[in-house]
Amino acid sequence: MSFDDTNEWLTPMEMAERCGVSAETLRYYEREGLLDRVARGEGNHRRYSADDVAWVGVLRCLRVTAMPIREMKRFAELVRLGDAGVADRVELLEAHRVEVLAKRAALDDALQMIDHKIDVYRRSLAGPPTADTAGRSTTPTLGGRGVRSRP
Amino acid sequence: MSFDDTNEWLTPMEMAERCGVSAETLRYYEREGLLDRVARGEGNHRRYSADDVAWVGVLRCLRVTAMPIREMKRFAELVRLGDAGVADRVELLEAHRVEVLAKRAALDDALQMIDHKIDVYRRSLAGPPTADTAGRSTTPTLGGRGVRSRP
DNA sequence: CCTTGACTTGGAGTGCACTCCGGGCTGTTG
DNA sequence: CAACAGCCCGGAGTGCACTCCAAGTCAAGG
Repeated sequence: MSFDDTNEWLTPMEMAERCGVSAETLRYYEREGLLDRVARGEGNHRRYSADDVAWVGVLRCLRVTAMPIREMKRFAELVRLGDAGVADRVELLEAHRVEVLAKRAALDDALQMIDHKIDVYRRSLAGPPTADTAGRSTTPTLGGRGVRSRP
Repeated sequence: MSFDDTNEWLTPMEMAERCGVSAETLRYYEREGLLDRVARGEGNHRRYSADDVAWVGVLRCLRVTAMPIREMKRFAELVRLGDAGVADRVELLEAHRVEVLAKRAALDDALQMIDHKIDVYRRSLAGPPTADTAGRSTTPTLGGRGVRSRP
């Protein structure tokens, strides 16, 4: 290890590892204008800066919260505008925030149902082959119709 | 309203509305084997039962938590097996649960960063054109390289 | 009887976010 | 010098989850 292990510049592979995305994806982001043209070193090879790492970190936050690339592109454009774009950035992020909160709420609801199902299944495993439970399904079945009038 | 507003059977459109998915998607799920063949009424038209509604509710819980269709198919098969499939269902759901929890954690992390960014932007809007902040960018820029050695 | 509208079918098409490909270049190693 | 690793590029391909389409069927209404 060198005396300074925070290398000044990262190769595509290093960058990919550091950011948790493939080098291909980094190129794709650059093509799409999510990153400005990345600096180049010997033989026209990309060299990523610490700022690039930080910015890709932001991009990943937006992606992981399911922001579409199209909207990330718009965000990147607003960042390029500098201070002039701040108001719109707030607007964009707050709109996104609302969606993320909704998504999380839906996720939590679903998770609760899943937990409930696990619990029910567990119980049915704990004591199933007794006289009064044997042969009964423990799920709503996938479309089984109860006793009801003909369609 | 009739004395019993829980209609016995639902048409595709009613079912779609009730479940929050398109009728096309319901057909797609049926094709994929996520639903058993749905009952038919006059003119071979589908008639969905209350059990179908419940089961599609389960499917939506799995989808909303990003379970791939392939795995939902497997879950449906395990449900078809009846009690014989319960142990595997528990296993499948618990594995999925772990992933959902991880996803939620990642989501919360990202959300925190987004909240932070909103906050920073807000501050820069509150008092920007003062002598000591004017002209400065409030973001890491999208790839701006600081003062550092050449690549 | 004719139209309307909700449905049926298999198959094709869409949009998204990557992901891979083939051909070429360059700097390093044996 | 030859082989190799790592990267360059534009463009094509992939997988997923729907979504749409054209042609046909059926029951009710005017």
